[in-house]
Amino acid sequence: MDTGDRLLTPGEVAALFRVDPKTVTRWAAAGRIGSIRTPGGHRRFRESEVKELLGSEGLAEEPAPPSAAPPTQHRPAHH
Amino acid sequence: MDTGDRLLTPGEVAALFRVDPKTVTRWAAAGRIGSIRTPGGHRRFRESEVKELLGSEGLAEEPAPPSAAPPTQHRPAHH
DNA sequence: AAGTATTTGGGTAATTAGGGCA
DNA sequence: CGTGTCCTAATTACCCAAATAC
Repeated sequence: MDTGDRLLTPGEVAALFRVDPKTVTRWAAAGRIGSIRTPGGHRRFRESEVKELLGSEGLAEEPAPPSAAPPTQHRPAHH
Repeated sequence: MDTGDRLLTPGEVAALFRVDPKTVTRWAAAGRIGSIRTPGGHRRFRESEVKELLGSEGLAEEPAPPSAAPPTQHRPAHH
């Protein structure tokens, strides 16, 4: 599998999280996300790590109680 | 395909539903709506999912529900 | 070498999270 | 039971100028 070892710029990561690039920089400064510095001082982030953090999509904070109506149930699709 | 993976902030979702951001947060906490958290702890919501909920997902809220099948399926009365 | 776009740094307002109460 | 409002603390967004990346 392609874990995605590409390096992403702060702008790329910011767009993925819907936050400001400055916020991504703060995450790196706070150690919440690994960062690589270019010789010039700019930060680069590993796509694999970013995807790990974003990997919380298919989840809900709490298991949504189906309330007796599971998703894969016969829907009242009356054509 | 682009399902619209844009992320919305709690305030955006709240404005769409005409509720307080706090209420949106509770929906996420209750698992009634999917949410992803930023490393900082803030929540982001998928625009596609929000639109699904807003667009009624192709279903219409029963305007005149027969008394035989109440649409408002509340939690299983575990009273 | 020159150009544009992005990132960096600091500082201040706005938003959000969490708990409790009405 | 769900929603709105109160509070404090934390996180995030936007302002600037200079430096870096391509």
